[in-house]
Amino acid sequence: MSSNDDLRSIALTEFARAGYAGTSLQRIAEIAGLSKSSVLYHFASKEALLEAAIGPALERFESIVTKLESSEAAPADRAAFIGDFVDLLLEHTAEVNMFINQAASLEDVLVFERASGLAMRLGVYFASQTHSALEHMRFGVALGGAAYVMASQQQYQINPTPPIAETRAALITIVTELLAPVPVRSTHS
Amino acid sequence: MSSNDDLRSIALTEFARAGYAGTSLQRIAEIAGLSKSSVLYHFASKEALLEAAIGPALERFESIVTKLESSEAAPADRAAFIGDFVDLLLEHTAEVNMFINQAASLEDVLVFERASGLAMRLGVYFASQTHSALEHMRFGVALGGAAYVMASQQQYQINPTPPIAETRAALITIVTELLAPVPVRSTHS
DNA sequence: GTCTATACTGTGATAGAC
DNA sequence: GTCTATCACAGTATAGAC
Repeated sequence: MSSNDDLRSIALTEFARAGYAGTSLQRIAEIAGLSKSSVLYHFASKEALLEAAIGPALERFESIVTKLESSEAAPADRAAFIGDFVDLLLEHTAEVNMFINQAASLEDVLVFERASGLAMRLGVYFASQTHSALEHMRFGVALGGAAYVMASQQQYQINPTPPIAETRAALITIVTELLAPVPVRSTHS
Repeated sequence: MSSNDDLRSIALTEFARAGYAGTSLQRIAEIAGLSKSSVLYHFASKEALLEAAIGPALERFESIVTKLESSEAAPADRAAFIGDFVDLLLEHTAEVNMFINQAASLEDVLVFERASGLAMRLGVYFASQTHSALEHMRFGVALGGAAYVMASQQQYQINPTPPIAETRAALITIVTELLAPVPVRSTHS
């Protein structure tokens, strides 16, 4: 069990850093101090390793989306979703990075189809909540932008890493502004 | 000259669609109706082909950033930048898609270092214009989010494609709201 | 300018010894 | 559970005929 978790962690880091296609089993094996064959003993294939690496984050994402879809669409529900979503971004930066940076090249990998499907369900939900193309675009910029910022921070290893509480507060403020039916942004600078 | 442009165009499309690492010279050659060797006659290497494919968009991006940096930082200058930036996104969707989706895996490719450097110059510029972490985050969400929305539209081949004028207007509105020192968003829904 | 043939390297994956 | 050895294949790139 311990080897499996080590490999999962190493694979996640490397896939996010150098890309799935750009990371060989050889490299993962070297970091783990194993041979390629031993890696393939624990995971039947490279794709199975990818699935194990990002699966947990996907399941959490799915539960957040499902919870939103089955809510009453009240303002409090939307606020809860924003908090959930931002926390997901903050706690799974590597997976977010992968989804932002490699969704295109991994579209035929089953586990990424699942991720894309969830993103589309989110888009469909927000589209059903509004009739304005401008509002719809706001949703895209808000969620995509927040995810992109987190991915960039992880990618360029910003040092010193900003306090996580501050990052969280700023993201929630901005996403809430963009998704709110009415403006909430303060007049003070 | 004609073959070069054909190959450039094919390479750009495929690199954006399946990823740089996921696109072989063989595939590009097949689409062009040539052999691998003939492709390598026109471009010395795969990386040279990538450079030729995204170079023009990069030069335009660089000129936009340079223009912003050397401006008076007046509101009109920022508005002009936003228009320039959104137009860049709209007219080079494939290149934007590549930068959003593959920046991580191509960080060691020289032409992508250039792109990342430009993005960082933009971040440095905006950081110099504000002292608030929240404002800085707004910049990231605005520019990253706008780029992400365009990349997604290109990636999933949204049909029917929204009218470009409408997309442009929506993006400019949203980015302007996020970057404006004072709120400009209307109270009407 | 395009081709075939080839060199060389690295890939994911399997077989079988220990 | 880990290893070495090997496989079949695809990758980029080069050489040389036409």
